[in-house]
Amino acid sequence: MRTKRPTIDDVARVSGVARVTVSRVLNGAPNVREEVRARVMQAVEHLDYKVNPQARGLAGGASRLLAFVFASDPENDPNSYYESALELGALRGCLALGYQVLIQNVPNQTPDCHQRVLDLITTQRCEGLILSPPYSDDVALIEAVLAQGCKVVTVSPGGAAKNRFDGVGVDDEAGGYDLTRELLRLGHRRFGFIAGLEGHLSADLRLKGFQRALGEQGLGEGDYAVVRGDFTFRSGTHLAPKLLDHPLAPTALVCANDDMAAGALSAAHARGLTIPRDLSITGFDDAPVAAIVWPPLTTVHQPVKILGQRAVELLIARLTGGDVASPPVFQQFDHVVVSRQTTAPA
Amino acid sequence: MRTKRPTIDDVARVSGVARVTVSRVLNGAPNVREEVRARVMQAVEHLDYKVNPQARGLAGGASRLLAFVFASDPENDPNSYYESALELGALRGCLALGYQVLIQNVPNQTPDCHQRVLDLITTQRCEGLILSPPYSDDVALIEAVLAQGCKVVTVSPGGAAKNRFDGVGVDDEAGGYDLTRELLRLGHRRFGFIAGLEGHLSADLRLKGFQRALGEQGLGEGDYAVVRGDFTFRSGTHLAPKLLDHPLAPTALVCANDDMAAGALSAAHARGLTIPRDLSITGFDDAPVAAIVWPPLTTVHQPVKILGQRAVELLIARLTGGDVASPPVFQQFDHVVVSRQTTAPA
DNA sequence: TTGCCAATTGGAAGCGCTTCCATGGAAGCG
DNA sequence: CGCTTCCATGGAAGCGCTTCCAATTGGCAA
Repeated sequence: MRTKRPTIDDVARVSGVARVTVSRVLNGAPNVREEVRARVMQAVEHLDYKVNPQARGLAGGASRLLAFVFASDPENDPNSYYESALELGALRGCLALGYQVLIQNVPNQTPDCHQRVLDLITTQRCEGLILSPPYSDDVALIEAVLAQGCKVVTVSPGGAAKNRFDGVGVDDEAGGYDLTRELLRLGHRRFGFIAGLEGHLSADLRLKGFQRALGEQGLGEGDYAVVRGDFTFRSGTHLAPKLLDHPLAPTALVCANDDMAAGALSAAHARGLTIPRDLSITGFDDAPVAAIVWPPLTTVHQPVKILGQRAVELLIARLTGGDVASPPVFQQFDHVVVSRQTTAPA
Repeated sequence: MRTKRPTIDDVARVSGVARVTVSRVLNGAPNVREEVRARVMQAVEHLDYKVNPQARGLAGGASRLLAFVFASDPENDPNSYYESALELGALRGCLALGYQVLIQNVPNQTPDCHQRVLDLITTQRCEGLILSPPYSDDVALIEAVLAQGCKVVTVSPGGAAKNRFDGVGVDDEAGGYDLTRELLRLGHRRFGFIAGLEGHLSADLRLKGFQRALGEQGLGEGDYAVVRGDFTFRSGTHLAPKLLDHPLAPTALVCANDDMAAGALSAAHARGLTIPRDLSITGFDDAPVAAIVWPPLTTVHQPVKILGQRAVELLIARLTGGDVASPPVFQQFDHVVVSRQTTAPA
């Protein structure tokens, strides 16, 4: 059975100091003699003492608990690379810093989703939230969270939130632009675009970048068709045919993420098209699936795992640093266009 | 800023009862008049009171915290469907039951991995652990955890652990058997088998089932070749050529999971083979990738998300139920052979 | 020497909850 | 009617920690 764990008082007794002093040592507080500090640490070692996070949280109000909030529908989407990778990064970021992160799946579009996020603060006593799209663009939600005294870092915000709150991400607009330039260079002039879900503003920036690149070549509304998917493989398979049947007869399909591009690829296969000879297809994210499909997908790489890790680090810095009111920081990472084998001259 | 949350004493004052009575109501204890219970609940509602889990944990020793332990190397494997799906199921299972689950990535093969798992109990005060392979087969670890008074549910144990501890999973041996029967029915007589990592006993059971099916047809050691991968797409791409170059010249490649099968498929494409005309390939798990690759993969479906959810439910039942010493339960779910388009007559 | 300040340490209070034990009243029984 | 038993409730203690404030020391300027 569980034997009783040593407490801070045991450590105090063994090392011959007061409980407060042990607490100071444990929390790295100043004004403790080096000799005493060493003695306490030795006792900690010897007793295999671990602080009780519950007690610490109760006394100090610091739960050292973060939450990573993502929106996938738990029924349909058991494996979005984007969220898994963010999560893994966040987990890794926490490891070294003594924080824990609660993974929270809060389906979007439900009337109580704001409340469920806010409940994380009151119910679980989370001190900081990492919000992935589309929550990272939900200014009202973010302000409500901040009003509770809980810190926030957004991942891939696309709209107003990008300038107003701490965040991490890549330049999605530039990513879309760079990728499209490549397609234009290959001679494509008629495009289909499979956009992402409404409200995912960073994904819409990819479309914006696409449009800017076209505009520079004198192409406009009449030269491309847009449909909206939900980031899943399935939606790619459904939507690609619509684009291919469009009177425009696009020679390239640009997709807001890799899963939909993989779906489009599959739909193209099913029609007997040879990729990239008959049609170019591009994705975004550089998820594992991009390398798995045949032929491997041309896409835009973004360092998703790093994003998750950096988000945690930023959050903890806000929590522990004294700079409570310093201006928000959006940390931007580089993207890279990865040309694989789904793109060829028109 | 964060306004002070109401405490149990506030609720007690508003509802005109003692603090203990509120505690009883909150915990569903017996011996409270219905009228009083209603009055307390009304005060809770009115004040928007939420129990402070830190305080509850400190006082009662119940953290209501579980941990889901998985082994992937965080550097290489950002997106194993199997673990993501288990996790999602576990998250969902917790939602309704008022528990929280900490996701813990503990790389296997490191000397301190046992200690890191045990630290979850002492450091985080987890009351129960969900162990996925290969930890679910690590009898020494499981016994050490149980010795600390922490409950365990294993996911897909394959060896001795299956009979000795609570667990969930499918009959992997039968899955391998059923799938192989199908291949034999199609006339295949020479096989390559891409097995999983050492120590993942449930994956080895798939090989056992494969061997049993062969044995029934009078086939044996001379009729198949086995290589070991690490469950990744990449390992499938590396290992498939070895099997294809084997003097046996197998007509079917059986893989211990879908990712490796997808890798094998990709390697086969790269050789110019037409699947399934020139070679049959099968996977296991029915991960999304099985439907994404071209042609879609014949595989064995197992309800991974349900496994995760059920694991949590079993764990919480152990934790809250009085049947502390009742015999271990292995809950087995049905598998289904899903015949898609990577299998054809030899 | 005296006074003052910084550095170091400890005592005490209390975070918000549960558990143990005591209390008073209603109900059951011979 | 006096006894035990059960139910409903409350008082008090205390879980293990941090924070506030007081006490003690030594160093250094006046």
